[in-house]
Amino acid sequence: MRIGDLAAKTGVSVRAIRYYEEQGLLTSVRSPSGQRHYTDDQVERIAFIQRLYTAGISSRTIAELLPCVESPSEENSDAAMERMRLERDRLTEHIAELQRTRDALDRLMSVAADFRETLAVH
Amino acid sequence: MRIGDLAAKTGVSVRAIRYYEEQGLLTSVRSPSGQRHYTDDQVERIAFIQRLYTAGISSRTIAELLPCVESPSEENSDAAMERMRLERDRLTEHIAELQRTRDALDRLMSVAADFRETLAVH
DNA sequence: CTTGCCTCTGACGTCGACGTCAGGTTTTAG
DNA sequence: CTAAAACCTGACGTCGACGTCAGAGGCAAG
Repeated sequence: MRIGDLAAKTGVSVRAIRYYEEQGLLTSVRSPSGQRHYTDDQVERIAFIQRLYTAGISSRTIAELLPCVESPSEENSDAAMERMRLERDRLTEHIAELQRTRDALDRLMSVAADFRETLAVH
Repeated sequence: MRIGDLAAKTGVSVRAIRYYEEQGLLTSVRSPSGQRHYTDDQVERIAFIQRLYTAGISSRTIAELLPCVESPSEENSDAAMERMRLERDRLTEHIAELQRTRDALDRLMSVAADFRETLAVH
């Protein structure tokens, strides 16, 4: 599969895929002419990368987590496990914060709705 | 209260407060010499602004929501209510996505932990 | 064999939420 | 009264995840 096909299957841009490789998040096999070729599992990998991005995790941090996905060896597991616990906890805290914000928005909407009702009475 | 005091009470920088005013998220009363002065409720307002920022909402969108906080009138409520519903739904979807990412991380950690146990056996 | 699409490598542009610096005024503490 | 600290208005710098453009080469179809 060439880069355009991978882009189509994942929904991310060609530029983004090259950027991921540049950041060490993705590897590719090059044809003699230098064109990138990918296997089907790269599709899932990009989906996972996107998940982590939308979770607010930076390229650098993702690069520290992903080796643990591919080859869970002794070297990477010590530091990476800690890293994952950290990011997991950060995510948990962030989710809680978002829920509080959502609740605040809900209360705000409720107040506004009440106000409109009192207007409708008149 | 002057801008430095407000910054201290909210934990955001003086620069950020000026930026919020520039974006129309915050107003201030000016002293004859031009210095900004604030009331105590501005502290809560900044806290709310921060909540919305960390929820991934942009200045422009926040500016469209905040009038609804201050003065729920007829003019702003029609468009702003829709805007709030939209952002609330976006938030709900985002929270769900983050929870899926968190679950994925948990599974990953579980796999890695299992792997380390099989290592420990040998 | 050529035409048109895909791909390559730089390299500069963008956008949002500020940080930071310059150069000047104002307020406060001693 | 003076010096330090806080404040003011521009205006340029930053950082991350790409978008976009230039210029050149690669590949399948007619």
